[in-house]
Amino acid sequence: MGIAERKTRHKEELRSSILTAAWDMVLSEGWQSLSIRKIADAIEYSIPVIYNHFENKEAILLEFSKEGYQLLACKLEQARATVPTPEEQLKVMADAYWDFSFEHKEYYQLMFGLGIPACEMVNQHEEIKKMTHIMISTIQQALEVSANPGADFFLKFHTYWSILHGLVSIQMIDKGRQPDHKGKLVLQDAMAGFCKSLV
Amino acid sequence: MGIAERKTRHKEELRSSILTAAWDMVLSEGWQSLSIRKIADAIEYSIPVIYNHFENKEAILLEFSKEGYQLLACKLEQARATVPTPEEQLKVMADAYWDFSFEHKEYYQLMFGLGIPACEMVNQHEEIKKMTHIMISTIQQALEVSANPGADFFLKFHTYWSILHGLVSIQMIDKGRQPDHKGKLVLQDAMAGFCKSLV
DNA sequence: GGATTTAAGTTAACACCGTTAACAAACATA
DNA sequence: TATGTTTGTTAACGGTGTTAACTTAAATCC
Repeated sequence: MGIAERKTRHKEELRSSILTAAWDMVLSEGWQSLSIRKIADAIEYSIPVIYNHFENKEAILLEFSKEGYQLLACKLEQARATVPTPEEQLKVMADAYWDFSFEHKEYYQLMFGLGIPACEMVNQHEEIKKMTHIMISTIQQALEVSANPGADFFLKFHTYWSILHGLVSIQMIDKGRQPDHKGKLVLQDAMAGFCKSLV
Repeated sequence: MGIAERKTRHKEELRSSILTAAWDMVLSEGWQSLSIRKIADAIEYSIPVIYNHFENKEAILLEFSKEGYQLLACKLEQARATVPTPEEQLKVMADAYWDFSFEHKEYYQLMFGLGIPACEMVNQHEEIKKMTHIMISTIQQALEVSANPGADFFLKFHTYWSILHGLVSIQMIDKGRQPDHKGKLVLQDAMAGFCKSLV
């Protein structure tokens, strides 16, 4: 009785073909021009089929948003694993955050672009909690090995993330698409300053 | 011969009524639901009239974006005028930036929301240059009175703005609409750290 | 194996959207 | 008063997200 299996497999294939078709369109034409109709056209099915897999267009965006947070969390963890001390980890994670933003600009826009619906429900993501947890725990470790075990590490995390996000965003707004070669130096400088303020 | 005057006056009234109608809609329903048709309905004219005053919808958004930068520049200058030293000025300007962002969230979303067309042409704005000039000149003065006259003040400005923008954005993404009461403390803490790094 | 129920997929429509060409009416000028 | 210009309208084009109603295909049951 492999019938049910075949059906669910087909359904999953259809779902993922929707996502890959949508992602291709985003990469080639940006978020603005992503449309249900074009997706339906690309996967060679009629429009309402898409609504069997996603409640609405926003749900598709939300799916990509989750993917983005997952990928970012992955990159951060990979970076952290390359160096032993929390302070060094904060630095390489900052580099990884920067690289992610410009290598996956489309994800970044969706995840952090104000006004795009996906950021409204960011607090319900499990994915974003996983990502922030990586930052938070590293900060916590950094504070524990320093002389400040009682410091509010959540506030420190907030600052850490904010500096990162601010540098990346302003770079994107200011310089457009291409990251300035000085940008990463500024980032590393700012990170060094932050780490100094931790101890 | 006040005929021409009456005409241009009427035209300006129409233009500003378009903008105020649009702004009312943005305040009550957000950027997403702003539409040319609703504006036309609100000002009780037919749709094409709007295209006599603005080339397209994007031009209207750009207009608001300019307004936003002008208002922000104004707030920054007002704040700067309240204290004498550049270091103090950087602090009160940071507070003003924070306050502006949450008091005029709609402006902020339009000005700095990634993916919204207005941020694409941000470099052509005269208004944004005026705003950044206020920050840059204050940083420059701060560096001149310190022992670092040769430091690259443009990079320092970049860091200053980035920290500000990052703290505000993460606050908006993280906490949603209402600014956390701890947020401003984090901001002031980060600003203190930045100022320390200047000297 | 044939009838019946269930799932999958399609057509066609609704209600919007930005934009523009073609036209009508009001008006200032000659 | 006739002419030309400005001002505003109607109506359409092509696009969007979404959904109700229908058809067709498949799986189950007797």
